[in-house]
Amino acid sequence: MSNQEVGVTDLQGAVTDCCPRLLKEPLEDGEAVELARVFKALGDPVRLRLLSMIATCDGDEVCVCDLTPAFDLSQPTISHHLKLLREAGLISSVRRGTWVYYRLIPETTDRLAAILTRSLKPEEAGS
Amino acid sequence: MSNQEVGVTDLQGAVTDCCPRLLKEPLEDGEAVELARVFKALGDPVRLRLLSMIATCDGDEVCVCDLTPAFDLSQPTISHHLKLLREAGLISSVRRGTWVYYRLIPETTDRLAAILTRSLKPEEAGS
DNA sequence: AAGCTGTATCGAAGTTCATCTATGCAGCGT
DNA sequence: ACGCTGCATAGATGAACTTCGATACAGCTT
Repeated sequence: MSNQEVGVTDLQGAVTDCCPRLLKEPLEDGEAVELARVFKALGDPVRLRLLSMIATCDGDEVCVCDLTPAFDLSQPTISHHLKLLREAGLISSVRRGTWVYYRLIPETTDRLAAILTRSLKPEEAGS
Repeated sequence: MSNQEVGVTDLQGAVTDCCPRLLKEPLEDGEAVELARVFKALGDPVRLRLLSMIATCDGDEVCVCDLTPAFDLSQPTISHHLKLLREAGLISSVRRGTWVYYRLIPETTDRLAAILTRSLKPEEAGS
């Protein structure tokens, strides 16, 4: 439960650290900056739909050429959003011949889910 | 510029809907817009730290007067960030006398966690 | 080699955002 | 009633973001 492709960024630090915080102990400044970058990547409707399409496609790869026509946006714009998702560590890309395929990095969404999950901590029940 | 008064917000629609999507089926446009607003609220280091402080305090309420001094920002700026978190449905506020207290709305973070959780789909066993 | 197609990068334009100071409002104490 | 303190709102400013068209790059195909 430790190693994974870190790909383009380092910001998975805050996400992959031993234990999720946020709802358990006060986030430190550095952690907050890293985490915010991931959430910011999710903070756009286009990117959310892209991520959703990538996560839910048949097989676990999608060709950019299948993503782009689903939006009313230019190809460079889609490319830009994919780049942000990639830099956030949410997806990875592979070029195969002419086409580029994107796939979800489930470890990252798993970490986010964990961070947002409040484990009913005993201390809380106490006092 | 004019529709700021959403009350505490309606965007829980996408979050509270019957079943989380995102990683399970392609997000529709409207859902993506609502969800993005919540993630966007989390996409700032100051707001993440605020949320974390609110979520992890003793008791489950924090006075604004305890939050503000923790940052190197003006009081109006903190107030603004708290407002965004509130409009995203992540926290709620109560005025008691002179002071205003904020508390986490755990249902919202729960929904986000669920949305980011992939139910191990059968196809996955194969790969 | 030359041309074609798919994708990424560049630079510009308009919009949104984070932050500040100044100000308003609410409740408390004298 | 008056002033003080805590918090919110208003307006301004500079930075960041989204989007575009133009262009560069990569890999086929002929």
